[in-house]
Amino acid sequence: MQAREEAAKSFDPEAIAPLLLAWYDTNARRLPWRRLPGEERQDPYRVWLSEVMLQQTTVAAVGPYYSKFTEVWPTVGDLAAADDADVMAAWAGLGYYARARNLLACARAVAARGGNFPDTEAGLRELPGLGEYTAAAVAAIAFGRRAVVVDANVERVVARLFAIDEPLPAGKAAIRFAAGQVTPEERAGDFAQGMMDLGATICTARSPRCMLCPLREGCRGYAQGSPERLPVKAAKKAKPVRTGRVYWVERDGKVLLVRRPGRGMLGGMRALPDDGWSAKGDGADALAGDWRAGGIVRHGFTHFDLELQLMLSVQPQAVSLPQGEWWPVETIEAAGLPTVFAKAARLVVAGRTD
DNA sequence: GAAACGTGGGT
DNA sequence: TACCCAAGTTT
Repeated sequence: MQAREEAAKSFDPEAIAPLLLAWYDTNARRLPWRRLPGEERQDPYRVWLSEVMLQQTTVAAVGPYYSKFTEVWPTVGDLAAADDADVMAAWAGLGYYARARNLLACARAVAARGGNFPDTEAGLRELPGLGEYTAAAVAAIAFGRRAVVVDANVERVVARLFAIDEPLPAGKAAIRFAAGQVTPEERAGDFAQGMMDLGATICTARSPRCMLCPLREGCRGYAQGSPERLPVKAAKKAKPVRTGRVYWVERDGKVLLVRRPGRGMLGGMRALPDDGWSAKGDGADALAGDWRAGGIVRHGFTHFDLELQLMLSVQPQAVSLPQGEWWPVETIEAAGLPTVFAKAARLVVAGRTD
């Protein structure tokens, strides 16, 4: 496009990688899943695990989950042999639960081929849960392959560097092309991680710290002024508010938990029984029985906000109940409930001690 | 291409 | 408070 051609004239794309790598060598964040200085290469299992956890998720949120997973399942074979329920429970709270389902499917696929991950981008791309980004990232970081790694950080840095102002997501093609022009043949993994660190610490979304940026001199967005306006994004739709009921049925110190269907919202997770609320509509399938109100649980999902009426059983023996498991209330925090249900459980428990 | 799919933190 | 955002993938 026009902007790209103009940008190409303003500086040599091949000059970017050396500057970025030199910056990375002294400014890299120390993260648990990164190889330490001096180490040859990181374990592909750990690179893959961290990359899946980091999809749409902050570094701070991933930390404790990464520690737990690597402690309990040190190898991909260990993870492949785990019970589904244990893995889903360990993922609870991290969100986007399809990632956990795909994580297990991927671990088992890798175990079935001898425990070794494919060492090419194309081979990795075939595995469950590895899309364009993750396949490129693992190929580059774990196997030293030259791959064009484009995440939201790289998109932002490159959009500014080349002053690409075509709104996302349509503008992704131009950004990817430009990213390919600045990606080096050697050290593509370090380059990718350096670009992500730059995006996370210097070239941030709101208030970029351009005075600290190693790429400032060649940055067309900086030269134009207002680099923070890039990348341009399409307007977002308003979120609807949905309502429903969530049920707390307790007998002898144990509460009834169900297992949600394998696909869709919170798929495969333990949960409290509910009345069938979804992104599409309010709950309509009320559980028969005598109930009393236990308060309101509010929770925001990506594409809708939810208001749940907490229903407490008055005569639990008389309620017609769905199939499930009776879980000790004392250890409810260890059940691996998604946050919306964990909130409901905390509301019940807090109501007793206050 | 658009929609579905979680959550916690920053401003 | 309300909105934006984060190492995206799947359908």
